[in-house]
Amino acid sequence: MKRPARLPGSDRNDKYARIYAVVRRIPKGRVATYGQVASLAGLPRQARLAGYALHALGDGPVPWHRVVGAGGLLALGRKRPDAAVTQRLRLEHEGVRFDGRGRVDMRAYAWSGARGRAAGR
DNA sequence: GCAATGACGCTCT
DNA sequence: CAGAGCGCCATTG
Repeated sequence: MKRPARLPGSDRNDKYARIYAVVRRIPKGRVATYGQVASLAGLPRQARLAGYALHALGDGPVPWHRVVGAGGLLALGRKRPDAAVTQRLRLEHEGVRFDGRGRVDMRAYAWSGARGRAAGR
């Protein structure tokens, strides 16, 4: 499919919905980066939008805590340190280990985005 | 319609 | 390895 450039009807709702859909597909115990989610959502180069959507999401059925910044670094710590703590707690609760600097071990938890098969190698 | 900001990403120092 | 700066597109005022 060519990925409809612009779907009539909804605008941002549909765009955000895609991001939410991608985040929701992230398996437990795994994490994805904003760029990864944005790309899978059909918005390449728009990592900021992915985060923007998640921020607007606030509370919902979307495990936003599974979305981290590039390199496994918590992007929230930049301007929302309080939320970063919550995210870290939730990830640890799912079995994700953080290294001594509050970074996620992407080598082990980086989600490929592929369905079914995990990244592993 | 224009300007500023933003849960980011990558490169350079 | 760590820190800082610039660029990307979209949303909001």
